[in-house]
Amino acid sequence: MQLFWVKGYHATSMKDLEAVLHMRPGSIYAAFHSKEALFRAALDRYATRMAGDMQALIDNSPSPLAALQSQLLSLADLTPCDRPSTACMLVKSLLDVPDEGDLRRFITDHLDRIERLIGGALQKARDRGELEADCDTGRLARRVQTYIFGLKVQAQRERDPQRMQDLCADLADELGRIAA
Amino acid sequence: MQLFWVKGYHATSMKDLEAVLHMRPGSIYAAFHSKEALFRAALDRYATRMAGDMQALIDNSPSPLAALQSQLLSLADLTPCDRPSTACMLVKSLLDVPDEGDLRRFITDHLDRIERLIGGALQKARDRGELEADCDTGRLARRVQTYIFGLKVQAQRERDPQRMQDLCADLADELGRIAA
DNA sequence: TTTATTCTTGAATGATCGCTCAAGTGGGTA
DNA sequence: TACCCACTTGAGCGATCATTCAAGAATAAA
Repeated sequence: MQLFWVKGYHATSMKDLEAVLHMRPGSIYAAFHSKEALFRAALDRYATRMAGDMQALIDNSPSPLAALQSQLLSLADLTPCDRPSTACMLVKSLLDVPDEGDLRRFITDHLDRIERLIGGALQKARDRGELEADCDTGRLARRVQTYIFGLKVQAQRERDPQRMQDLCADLADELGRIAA
Repeated sequence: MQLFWVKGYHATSMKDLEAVLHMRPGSIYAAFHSKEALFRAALDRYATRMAGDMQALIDNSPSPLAALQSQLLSLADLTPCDRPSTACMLVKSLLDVPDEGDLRRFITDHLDRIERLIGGALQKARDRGELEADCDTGRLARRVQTYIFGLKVQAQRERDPQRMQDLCADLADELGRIAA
């Protein structure tokens, strides 16, 4: 997963995978059907973990809106040290994969799931009175996800931690301003 | 350029390039030094055009801020018909290229240039009184560029034109709200 | 027309790609 | 010990990768 995450699908060779998996080609093809299927499994693991983490953050926070805000703020310290890549594997793969095909649908399905997850949190926030009653939570969810996409791309190039923190703070504040 | 734009660096083969360029390998390697150099030339053309278009939009608009807003709104109709890809070639390449190396620096330099371009427009807007006098235009520029990044990723997966328009409108409005 | 020069050609290069499969290995059962 | 079965091995498959270069075509100068 980490190898695909860092190098991307096309740039990762079976030889690379053999090295990190400590497996010979035969075993890999016995366990997984093909390189693409292995990639799919890696993507699935990534997306499931990511969605799980986000869900946990929302569930454990007293305020769903504050959870989303801290999610945005957490993108500030995507240092290349603790994570294999600062970029989102789903976004990276979305841009790397042909416009049509199973793999593309697989990726967009996962992104849709995360969008609904954000939307659920926003609904909860609306129910708690943190958002106005007539707020279109689905539409707002797409906006929040757009912020996350943008921030993760920025994280890939921004070298100044302070600037990154400021940027995340700006977007988190922005989300708070919608609530007020 | 269009081929690299659509398929990405790794997924584009010399054979593909030979076909669209109507050139045989020898001629390609005589004109350009290598596949990477050709890719770099394509990226350069893309970035220069993109920056030129944006600059023209800013210069031809009475209000620099309105120009940036219409830039955001224009991302709504990134239909796959008129453009080879809805994604930004620079962002796509940023995620596709290894973390270190000349190519990476080449890409980030272009992104920095566009960031400064946005920053320049915001300064002009501030001078015209469209923004508060104490507004940090550099910081705001990074925010606007983050919006653009996010929107271009969304454009890659969103199939519903209305949703895409709503999303762009939300972010354009948001930029207007900062001005007020 | 002859000569010099530049550009084009495409077969061929070695490397690497994703992938296969016959042979080998090791643990469990009788 | 003898047999079985699940799993692993790695040499090797054809295809394709980026790249090269000697030979030919085209163009310009003499």
